[in-house]
Amino acid sequence: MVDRLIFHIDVNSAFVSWSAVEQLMNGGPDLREVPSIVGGDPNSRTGIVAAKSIPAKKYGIVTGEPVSLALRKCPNLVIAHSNFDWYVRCSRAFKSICQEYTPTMQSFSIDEVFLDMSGMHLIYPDPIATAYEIKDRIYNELGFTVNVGVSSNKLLAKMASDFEKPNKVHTLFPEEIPAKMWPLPVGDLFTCGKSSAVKLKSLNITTIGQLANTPLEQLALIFSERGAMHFHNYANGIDDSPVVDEPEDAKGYSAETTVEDDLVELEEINKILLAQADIVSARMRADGGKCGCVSVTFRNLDFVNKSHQKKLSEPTDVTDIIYKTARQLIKESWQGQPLRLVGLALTDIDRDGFEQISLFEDDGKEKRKALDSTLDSIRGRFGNGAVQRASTMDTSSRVNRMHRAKQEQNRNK
DNA sequence: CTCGGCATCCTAT
DNA sequence: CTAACGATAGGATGCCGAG
Repeated sequence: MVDRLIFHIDVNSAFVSWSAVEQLMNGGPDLREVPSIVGGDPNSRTGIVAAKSIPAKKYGIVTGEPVSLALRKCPNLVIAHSNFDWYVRCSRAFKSICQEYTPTMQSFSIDEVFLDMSGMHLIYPDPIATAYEIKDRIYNELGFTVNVGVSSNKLLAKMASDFEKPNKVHTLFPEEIPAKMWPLPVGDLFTCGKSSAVKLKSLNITTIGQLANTPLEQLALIFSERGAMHFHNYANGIDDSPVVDEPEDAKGYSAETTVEDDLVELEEINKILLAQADIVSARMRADGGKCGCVSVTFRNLDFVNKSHQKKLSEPTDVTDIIYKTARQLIKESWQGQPLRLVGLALTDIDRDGFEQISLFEDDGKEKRKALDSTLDSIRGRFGNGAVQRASTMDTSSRVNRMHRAKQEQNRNK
């Protein structure tokens, strides 16, 4: 196979950058120049850091930590209010510019895309110059910066875009791997999270280079055969996965809710399950799906999760069947321990043929899916209350009302 | 023994 | 003095029981 040319483009501190642009338009200060974050659910004091400015990073503030902890690290921290509609518009505008350069673009999240630039050399003879052009156009037209990673596969391009920030183009071609990637800590390797890093430590492997040069048989001592192969390939920059330009059908739909007041009554849990069944089944129906399996998840006060699932005799998209199944599942598995979280998931998704046909008839389908993944990625960072589709507005506000009622109870204690 | 079902774990944004 | 911790999705893994 001929060498590919892949770009990975990543908006620097996306939510902070986008809020900064918004505030600058209103004559405000530039959030990017001061220690700042965009943080969690504005209605809750217990939010988490969803994005941080580069100055905030210097205080040791990390994405995903509680806002209260970030404030302790930096008392001057500016906490920006989030504007999700604005973020979606920024994301669309960003992707629209990227899409001009190739038909093969994969939206990887709200602020990341992969571009397959293979075979475009007649149009763009100088890939690096093109990368700079995209980056600068985004800045000039939209007012925020991106990093561009350039390589011959998605993994290396993604690793490259994570190098020095902001507003940079980096290459990481295979011959550059020893110099640019191997000195990095293993935890910097995409898909090597905390747990894998700890395992690798037991073999005295702390850098990507050490991982790359460890024999497979040795990795198989701590990983499955598959896992050993995966990490061996990644550390050596091997990745054949294609840039997929069509959003894929969802493989599952889920909702989970963390409550302020511990759940101790089955009736309270069931109320939440009903709201979740409503929301999640509506989303599935909107995609023309039916689920063959329902599962409930719950988390106790020690953060220990349990789940219980059931296959249905036939796939369904009926809220009531899903809710009744969820009730049964929680009844079978919950033994009365106080809970801080309850969730509902629908899996084994069956698509009806209609949706497939409509691929050719309904021009709006892909657009709707693209919007869905954008909305989902916002939910991903901010949680359920962050965005609401019109179709789920009723049930969502019901949950919110319950939530507020509980907070009220707390205050009155 | 193999396969599918199930619960749990891990990783990412 | 200590504390704090969201939502969603996808995939991997290991166990167990049925055939």
